[in-house]
Amino acid sequence: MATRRATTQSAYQQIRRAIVEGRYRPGQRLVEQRIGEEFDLSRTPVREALRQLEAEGLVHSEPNRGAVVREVSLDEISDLYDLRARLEGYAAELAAQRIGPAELERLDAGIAAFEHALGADWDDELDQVRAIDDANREVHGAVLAGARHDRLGRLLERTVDVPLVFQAFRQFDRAQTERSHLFHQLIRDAILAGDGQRASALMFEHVMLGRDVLLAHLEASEAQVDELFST
Amino acid sequence: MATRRATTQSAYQQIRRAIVEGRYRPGQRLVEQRIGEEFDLSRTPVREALRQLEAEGLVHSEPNRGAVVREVSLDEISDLYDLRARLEGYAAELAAQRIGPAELERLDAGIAAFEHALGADWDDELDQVRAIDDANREVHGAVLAGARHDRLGRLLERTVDVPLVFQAFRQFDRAQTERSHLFHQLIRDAILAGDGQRASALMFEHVMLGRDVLLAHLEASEAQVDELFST
DNA sequence: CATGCCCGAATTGTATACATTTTCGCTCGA
DNA sequence: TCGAGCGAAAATGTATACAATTCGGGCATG
Repeated sequence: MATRRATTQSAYQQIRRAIVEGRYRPGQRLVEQRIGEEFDLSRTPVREALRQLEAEGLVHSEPNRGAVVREVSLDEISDLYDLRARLEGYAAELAAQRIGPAELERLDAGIAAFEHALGADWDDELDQVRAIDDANREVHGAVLAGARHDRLGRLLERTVDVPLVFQAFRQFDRAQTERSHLFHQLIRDAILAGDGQRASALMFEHVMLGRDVLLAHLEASEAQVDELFST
Repeated sequence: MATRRATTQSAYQQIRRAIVEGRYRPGQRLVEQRIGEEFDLSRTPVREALRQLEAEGLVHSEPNRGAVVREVSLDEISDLYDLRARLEGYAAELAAQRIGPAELERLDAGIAAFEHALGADWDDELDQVRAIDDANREVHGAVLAGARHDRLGRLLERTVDVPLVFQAFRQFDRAQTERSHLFHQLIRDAILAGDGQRASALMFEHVMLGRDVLLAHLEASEAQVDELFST
């Protein structure tokens, strides 16, 4: 990732994390000046970071009225996961044909990290969720890299990758997380075997299972979306 | 589309058009100051426009080294069309289930405009290409709107929609353009009939046919990509 | 003559000042 | 009491000034 000069990049990462982890809630206004003071920056880099986040769809902004954290409805979540399932399925299919040793190694490392995060004894549960989320990102990132399709990779990393994944892991119980781990391994094996069909189908299913869990939680609690963030 | 205040938006549109139509060639540096003078703006809106274009993938930029028009290899073009075919196929599938009367009307209007652009007698061939490109955009945009999937729409409109489509129409002969027109109508009928399967397959094929024509031209002339732009 | 270093011009990154627009409370009048 | 209109405060949009970085050319040196 093109690390711009430190300030813009730091603004970007901090704002992003705050949104993804739910500290900035959906609908909340993001005032440039205020955020700048919070991170001790001028408005310029904050502004640029907000524009980046807008391009990624995490933030919505209107002409002279500034940026707000984007709100997502249940239907949109459902649609979004459908889309992710297709795109990542396609990525897995390509990876089965194109992956190289470096990306395979990264994939295995991600899987190992996931297992480690799952097993270790954590003081702070939020830290565990972060570790699992990071490892998960690494696994999916490795598949994307293996697909060797620049544009697809950027779409998935920077546009479809919403806060939802992180929030989803909060909702996952242990069994569900272990099931994710299993799917990661199956996907790895299919890719290693060069079987694009199976890799694609497994990835599709893997994402859709995540969708089901998340939606079930949301519907069961009759929650508005931002209910998710109130934990 | 969120029209920001005039200057940024105008910088964005002018730079974009210059890239899409090939006046700014792949690999060319885009110096903020110079462009600002060209359009009589300060660097600020130019800078913002460039960042937007970077997010869309039309421009590539590195940390302290500025922006250049992105270069695209033959393989990437092929991959890109594959991706577009899948995404637009999916959009057509959704549209068959979700489209409403307003979008259908827009679709028909786009098809009519395409036919008109194809038939009229043009002084300037470039104007005809522009008219055809606009009508084509309208048709595909209507399908996207009918899919009622915000994120998908934005991906296709703002991220995968590269200069290639415009360049492709330059390469099309009359028969190929008429074939596109035919497919537009078939897709419309399938959507109207609510047949997602067929709509999806037709759209997939439609995009892939465009890919084939473009790639055939490129390979036949043993061209580098920017050969396209030298006309 | 080749090579490496240093300096300066060009360009990007960041901060700040100014202009324009929006927001929101308040007064005034029906 | 309620609503329209006004105006000040706040926030965004744009311009400009300043800092840091990159890149290339010239000069010294081996």
